[in-house]
Amino acid sequence: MKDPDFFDAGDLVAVLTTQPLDRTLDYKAPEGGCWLGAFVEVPLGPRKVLGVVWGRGRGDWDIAKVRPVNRVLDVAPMRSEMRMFLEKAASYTLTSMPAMLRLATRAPGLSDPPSMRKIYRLGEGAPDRVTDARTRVIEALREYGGLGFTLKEVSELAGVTSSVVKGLVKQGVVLEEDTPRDQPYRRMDADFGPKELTEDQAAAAEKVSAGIKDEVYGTSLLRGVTGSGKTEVYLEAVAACIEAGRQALVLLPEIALTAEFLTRVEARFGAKPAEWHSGVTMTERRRIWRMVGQGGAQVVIGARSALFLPFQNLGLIVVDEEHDTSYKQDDGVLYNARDMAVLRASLCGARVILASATPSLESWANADAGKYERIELTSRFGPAVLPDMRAIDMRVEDLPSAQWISPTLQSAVRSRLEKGEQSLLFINRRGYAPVTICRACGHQVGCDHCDARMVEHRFLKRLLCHQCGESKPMPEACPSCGVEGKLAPVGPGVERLAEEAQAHFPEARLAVLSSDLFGSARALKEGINQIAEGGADIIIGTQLVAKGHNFPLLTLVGVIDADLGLQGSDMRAAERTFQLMRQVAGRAGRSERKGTALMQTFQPDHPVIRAILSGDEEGFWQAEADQRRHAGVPPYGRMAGIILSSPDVQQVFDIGNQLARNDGPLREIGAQVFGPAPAPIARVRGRHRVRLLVKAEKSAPIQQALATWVSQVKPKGDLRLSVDIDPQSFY
DNA sequence: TCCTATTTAGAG
DNA sequence: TCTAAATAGGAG
Repeated sequence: MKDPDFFDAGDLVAVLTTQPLDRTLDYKAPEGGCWLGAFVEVPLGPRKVLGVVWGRGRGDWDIAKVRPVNRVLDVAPMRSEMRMFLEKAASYTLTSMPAMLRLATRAPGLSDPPSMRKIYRLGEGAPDRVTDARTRVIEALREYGGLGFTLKEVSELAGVTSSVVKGLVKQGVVLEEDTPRDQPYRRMDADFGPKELTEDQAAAAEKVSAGIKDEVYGTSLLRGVTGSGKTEVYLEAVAACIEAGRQALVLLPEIALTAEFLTRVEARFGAKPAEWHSGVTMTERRRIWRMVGQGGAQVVIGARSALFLPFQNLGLIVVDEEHDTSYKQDDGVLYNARDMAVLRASLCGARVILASATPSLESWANADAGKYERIELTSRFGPAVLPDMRAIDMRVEDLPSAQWISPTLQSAVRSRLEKGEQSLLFINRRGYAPVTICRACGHQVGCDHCDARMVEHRFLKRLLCHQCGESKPMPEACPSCGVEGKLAPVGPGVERLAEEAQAHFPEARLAVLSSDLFGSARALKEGINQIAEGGADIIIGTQLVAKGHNFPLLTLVGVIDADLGLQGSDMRAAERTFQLMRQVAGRAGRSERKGTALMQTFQPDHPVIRAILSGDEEGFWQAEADQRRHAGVPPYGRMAGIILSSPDVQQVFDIGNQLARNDGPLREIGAQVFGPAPAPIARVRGRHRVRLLVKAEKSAPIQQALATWVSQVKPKGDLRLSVDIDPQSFY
């Protein structure tokens, strides 16, 4: 019987290309035929483009005009579950298929044949003349050369020039062989360096590993306070995956942290896993993509885009710090990696572990509803206990203006200094001061391309726009009124806080941890290690410190402004403050010494602050959930944001109003439209942005309605329209 | 009327 | 997305 997945030469096939068309195009299968899912190069107009054989040809095009597929590329075909994943993800996020395909093919050199290189190994026979150099080459190859070396490696090892090796090749003493440049990753051993687990951890590990062998989908929400050993637990699931011969993917929110994590994985499994994020080289990217597709990579550690790698037998996806907002962002496509992980796993019978000390309300609700299995890690690993948490009521503190470290916090820091322990002062604002104001005219210095304020960075002696990255030298005179010497900083940033701390404690060694102060991930890691080993007495840090570093000497955390983010109408503000404060507090006393966390707040009675201090997480989530259920917002209702952007203000508002008026398709499903309103930052990089919000019931078929609604307007000129399903923040 | 800049349609 | 063809605009 004929294989329905194979097309003979000349058969019509539908090809999905990476070009933004809304349909597949018909081509004739090439000489030798092709498979469903095959990666192909097809002619499109005057060009050659990348595509995937998506199915049988549609046959709706003049057969005489159908062109043949140029060639089938030498990479593993796309599996049907991957095609289904792309289709479902596309219809969920309202993204075009070509855009999804581009996400799935983001590796260089896919259309090139696998690149080869020459390797050298020992052959038969003896050289005609035996020289010293020749003997060294033969010895080197005999001793270490089992797998073969490159020319450079052999000659360096033997201490000879490459011509000596070439001479031996000519005589057949050394063999020259072609081998693919992209080599498989070193095998990982599930039993290499097992960790001693507590009873609690072992039980959790067993639960999260269930089903991996049997290819059964399931999602677990793994909750554990800082230091409870979440990582050890999910590495056991990775071990189970390796054992079962399946592939594992671990998603991390912060690229800067992967280096530390990689060493941990290597210690556990005896080999480094593949590493995928925007910082890896092109060569490495190509190797990972190909190896993941051929099963030559067992474990991948990566950023969200690793979800679109061509895994052949994916058994586990771990989403570490699943509440982290960086999982939802645009790679051009707006998707939430946490949700897409669940989708992908459900299609290929894999297990998902969502790990967090402070889960997102969405995940909490899913676990509450029984969709996710809930696993709690309560006991902390080792002798450390949760820090003692207290609020500092800023209404009664005596603090001069332009200072932010209260007397109470100062004396707490002083007592750590005396005992030789570390303190951390946390403030979630980069730079010196968030606002620069002119004392003569009141002008606030803003970015020329965005409606955001420029932030002074004193280390750099520049003003930076945190929105678009634009920077300019710190001006002498006010850009508005021209008066000199009247520009003044307003409000605190890490740099300014460091200045204040240094004034209070001139003898203390200070370290500032902010993402913009380290040139590279490596420099950052080095800096962190130094601090952890006692290289500083006081650490001043931004959000960066909340993410998983371990400072054994740290016993005091002072949160400068616990109110940041509590006010404002962003529905997730409370949730985010709660998560951030819990995580920062978790830094204190991770080893034997008991830690203290002090939070400066003007609202010590605010429910969120009280929930943090009392440690009543369950109570906090319940209250948050009730509030959102009542308001009909996610996760108990559905929302979508539409962002229109264009250099022309008038145009964005016109189209926005036009959409708001013609809301028929939305009303049909009982959805409401709000807006248009200027987006949170109304101008970015010279483009004006307006936003519409759509709110619907949980069960409403929102994607379909949105698609018909949005298709009523045709974006002309430079106007761009993007639909954001489940937006993270809205006003 | 011709040349160039800008918009728009089409790709198999 | 990229290209080529269509069209609008501007100068001579």
